[in-house]
Amino acid sequence: MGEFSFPKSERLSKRNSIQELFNRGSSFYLYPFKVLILKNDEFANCHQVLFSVSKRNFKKAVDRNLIKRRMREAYRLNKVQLPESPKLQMAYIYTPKEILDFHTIQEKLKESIKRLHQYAEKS
RNA sequence: CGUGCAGGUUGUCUUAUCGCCCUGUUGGUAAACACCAGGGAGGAAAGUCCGGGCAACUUCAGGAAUCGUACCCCGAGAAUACCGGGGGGUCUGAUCGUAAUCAUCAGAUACAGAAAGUGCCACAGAAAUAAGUAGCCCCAACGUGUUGGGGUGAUAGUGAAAAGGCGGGGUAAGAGCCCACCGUGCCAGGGGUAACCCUCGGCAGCCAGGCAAACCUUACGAGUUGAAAGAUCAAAUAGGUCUCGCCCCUGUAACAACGGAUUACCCUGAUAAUUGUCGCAAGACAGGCGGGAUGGGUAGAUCGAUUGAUCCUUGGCGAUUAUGCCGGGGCAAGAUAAAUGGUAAGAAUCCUGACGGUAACCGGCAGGAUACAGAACCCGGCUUACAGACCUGCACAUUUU
Repeated sequence: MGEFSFPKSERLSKRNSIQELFNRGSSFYLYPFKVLILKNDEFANCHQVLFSVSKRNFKKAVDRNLIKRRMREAYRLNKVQLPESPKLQMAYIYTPKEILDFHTIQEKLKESIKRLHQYAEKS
């Protein structure tokens, strides 16, 4: 498996784990994202992530899809820099009301990964 | 040739690189995974405004209420929806021409009933669903131009609308009061599949505007919900239910009756004892132990779910047209916290700018733009959004003939 791949197992899709992440996860805000984090359970062998764009800010499905695709692509290309352990569950929530281009999204996501390192060291 | 409006068709392409979803082959016990091959958004996928399929619930039939639909024929269709073709009525405009219709062409049409009933209709006007304001005419009285009574819808005035129009007869003046013509309604005859149309046919003296997208009447139709529908899924544990066996070590419940105690009495409750429900026992009920069967919900997964109410493509034959019939080939997204993409470079088309040559125009350069919009069970229709290109029609302007 290539290091840039992004199979379904690395995505957060279980209803219960999403609920748990939103209820118990710690969070920080780094423009343009709000990030929720929670340690994955011990048996997990990879990080899991989900991306969210509010329907309130973007009424058209085309725009929401575009932003989610750019975020997913930026995560896919930079997830190598994530800490090895512990495995995390993350939610990236896109907050601004305008559509940002891919390169700014990528730079900001790299910054957020540094914050994730701090979180991993503390715990 | 330019600009604008309306309708229709179309809905940019290539390469590199890193990825995603589905299907298939191979490897792998199998899963995970790996390699290879193939496929992967729209004309509106949108709005969810109609109509279905499908599913669950309900379900004997009828009525009422509520909601919806409303000229005719044909085609298509599952359909009384919707769409298309043709036709009829009504209205509007243009053309020829006229006293005026008619005729031809174009456009619009939510086009059942206003003669079943109720209601509403500004302003003006005496009066608006019903009439005497002015005027005209007749009679009576006297003060001889006034008053009173009566007739009159022909004249004037008002209005969108004032008792069908016009001419003649008639009359005190008038009036379909009578007559001819025209109009209207009904009947008859004829034409047309029908809506409807025609008649130098008969009858009626005319029943009095508009609004039904006001109530209403007539005819026809409609159960409710919505794929978050709905169906299925192994093993184990606890508990429940059913059933079989054992234990009698434990208790006699429940119901009814009677007696006693307490209390002034009743109701109610408590305690103790006795008898009965079959009676000799067993059985019955409760409890305990063991075996068997059944087994709800949540989460998750699978199906529903992608081959259709002939969908796509292609050939032939038919119909004035809408479109039909026969044959060949094909299967072409199937996600589910939701794939179908991100990035970079280039091409194409269009716009803007200055520059070079120039009769129109051409050439390279720089910058910008490439819309609306993302399947969510499926299908038919409607509505709305839309850069640029192409086609058709209309309007305006310029040039040439």
